[in-house]
Amino acid sequence: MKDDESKESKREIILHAAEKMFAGRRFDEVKLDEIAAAAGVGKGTLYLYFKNKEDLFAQMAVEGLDEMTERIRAIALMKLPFQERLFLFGREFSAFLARRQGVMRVMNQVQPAPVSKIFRRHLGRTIQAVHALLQKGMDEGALRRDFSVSELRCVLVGPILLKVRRETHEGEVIDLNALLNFFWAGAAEKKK
Amino acid sequence: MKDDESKESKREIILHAAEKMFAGRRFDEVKLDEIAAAAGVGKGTLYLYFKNKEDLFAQMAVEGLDEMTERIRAIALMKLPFQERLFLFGREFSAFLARRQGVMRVMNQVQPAPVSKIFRRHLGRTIQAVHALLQKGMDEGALRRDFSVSELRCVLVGPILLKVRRETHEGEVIDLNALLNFFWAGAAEKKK
Amino acid sequence: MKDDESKESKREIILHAAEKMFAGRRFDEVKLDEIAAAAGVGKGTLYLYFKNKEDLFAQMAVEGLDEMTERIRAIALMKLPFQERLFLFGREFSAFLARRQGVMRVMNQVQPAPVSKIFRRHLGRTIQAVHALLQKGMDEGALRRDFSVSELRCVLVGPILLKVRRETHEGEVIDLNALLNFFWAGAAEKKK
Amino acid sequence: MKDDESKESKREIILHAAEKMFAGRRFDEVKLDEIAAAAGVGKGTLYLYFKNKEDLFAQMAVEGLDEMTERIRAIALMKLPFQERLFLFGREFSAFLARRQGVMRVMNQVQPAPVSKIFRRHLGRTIQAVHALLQKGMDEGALRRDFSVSELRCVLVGPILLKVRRETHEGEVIDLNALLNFFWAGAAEKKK
DNA sequence: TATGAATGAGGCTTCATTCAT
DNA sequence: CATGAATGAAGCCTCATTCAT
Repeated sequence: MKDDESKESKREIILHAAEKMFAGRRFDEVKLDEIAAAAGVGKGTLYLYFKNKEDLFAQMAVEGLDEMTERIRAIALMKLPFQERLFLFGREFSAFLARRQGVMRVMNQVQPAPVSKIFRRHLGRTIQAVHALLQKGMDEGALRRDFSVSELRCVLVGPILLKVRRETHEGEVIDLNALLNFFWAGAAEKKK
Repeated sequence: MKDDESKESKREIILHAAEKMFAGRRFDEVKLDEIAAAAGVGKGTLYLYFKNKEDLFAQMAVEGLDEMTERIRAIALMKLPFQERLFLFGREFSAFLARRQGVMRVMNQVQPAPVSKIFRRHLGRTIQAVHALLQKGMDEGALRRDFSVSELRCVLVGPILLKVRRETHEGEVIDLNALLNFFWAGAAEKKK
Repeated sequence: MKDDESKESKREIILHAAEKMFAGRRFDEVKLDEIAAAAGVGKGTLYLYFKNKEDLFAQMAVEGLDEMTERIRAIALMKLPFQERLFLFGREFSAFLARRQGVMRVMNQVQPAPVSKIFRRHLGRTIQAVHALLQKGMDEGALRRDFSVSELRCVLVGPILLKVRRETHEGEVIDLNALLNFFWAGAAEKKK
Repeated sequence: MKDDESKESKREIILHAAEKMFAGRRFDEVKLDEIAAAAGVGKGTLYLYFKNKEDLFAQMAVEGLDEMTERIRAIALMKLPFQERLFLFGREFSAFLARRQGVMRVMNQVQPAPVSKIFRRHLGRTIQAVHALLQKGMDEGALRRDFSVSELRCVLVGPILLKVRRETHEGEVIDLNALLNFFWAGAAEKKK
């Protein structure tokens, strides 16, 4: 806690500044000058922490994604009824996306080759974690087995992604619980 | 019908070439040289039909969207049981997105200000058409009234978008009918 | 007199249109599109009458210059007192420059190599004609011999050029007769 | 004083390089590449000092003009007989024009709108200074009052401009003193 | 470690010129 | 003769990247 930057490392300061700049704008629209200015550092400093613009973009995108992945895995292992774990996931995932628009951005932008390599691997892990969560629900007898896990994942995550996008871009507010309830009503194994 | 381009206007040839080039790559990764070459025209010719690169991008994005909007409206008015209209919409919408990756691209990429103006208006109309379709289903007593139309739209369209993206980018195949059935099971008004 | 263009050949129509466009603007600021439009002909037509833009520019510049040269020569040979011939020259030269701004333009602009070849030769002839006029005045005993003809030419033509430029660009009006009287007072051989 | 550029700022180095390149050639004939090469800097560096090509052109034109204006004003105030001040002005003005061909260039070329704004204002000041000099001569009783100051200015400056142009473009040498003597003989107030 | 002045590769864009009609 | 759609060479300008300090 040497200066006013509290605990945040310079690397993270830059990433957060970049995330703000990239939100709502294309890769080519954001200049490194802007990012440096927003982060309050010199332009050259960016190159002390990142190989180049693509790398900065990729790391920003990945930033937090791993954290989310861990969180999903933790939720899956919790000692709670499956429905509660599912709703917890829904709330945290939605909040994560809303908070980290930069990640959304990259999820939505097409990945250029080199960025893609890094980002896809990390995103793949996140998807895998969701997959595992749903698989667990199935194994526990909480979810219907006549849908594939991929289908359930699609039906669960798709609406959440769309909701966040609508809220971010258009300001339309959509009730998360309604979406989760809809999913649960259709996906839960009927108790006999 | 001089050559193999049959009836297609030069403008459309360019747009289709552009769509192919923009698929899977960022705006700044695609060079006008490539587009011109792909369309089989000179670089300068692009400027006879489009103001600049942004404009070409925007028009490509809008291209076909209006057509889809009209199609949705037509489907809504068909003399078919609502479920059939719904499934027809699902199939056509999914096919449309898969076919016109360029539009998907722009739906996903963040729109720079000037492009956005144009694109949002057109996209808004498409969304409105889906909205109207669902509203009609509700009015006809085919859809449950305890979800808002916005929520239903989210739950219907979200999974389709995700499915197409997964298939396009990752090659994962997801069964469209499963998604539609899931939606219908949860959204259909229960006959007493 | 076939149509409404009276007698003027298409070539002259183009040259006059070009002169209007080049007045007050740099060579690179004037587009052939504009000239064609102003002349009411197609762009391709320009190339039926001129080799290229430089050539059109050069011919426009020369246009009328030869005519002026002939006029000066004629004035020199007139059976009038020298002073009257001198003042006549002054009035016609001034009027010519004011009327044909395009020529002024090129007189003032730096001549690019190929244009220069043509233009300098013609301008040289005009200057030569003025030179001959003054030489004649000297030979006739009307002009002082203690100034060189080049000096007298400078003192006569310089003020006229400046006058026209000021009037064209700044709207300042300067009395031509004052300039001519000044010259005559200083250059006329004193009668003993 | 690291290298041979002594004290000259990079901005001035560029302006002087530009002046050499623009001398005798049209605006569109000079490429920024050349100017950069001539100045010994990278192409991009030009844009650190000038907004664009037009701006560089304009600043080059104005460069030195202000200095000349100040010099004229200083000459006007000198404690010398008016004739000496006048001849001093003539010599310095002539030398200035010969030295700074770039300025001549722009004085002669027609100014495109944005350049013109800047240049005309500065040129106007120079003209005003000459005007003031002559006005002073009149007030001091050194110059005849039966010519307007504008007329005298025309008769004094016109020949100098033409002389410099002839010398620069055609290599014809004209005696400055002859021109100044001619002016003085015609413009000086006769002592009774 | 931090900077930002300098760079130059490369893209978008313009526009003189051509040529099929 | 006349046209104007098509072209592509070429230039201005941007901006990611470097490096001397």
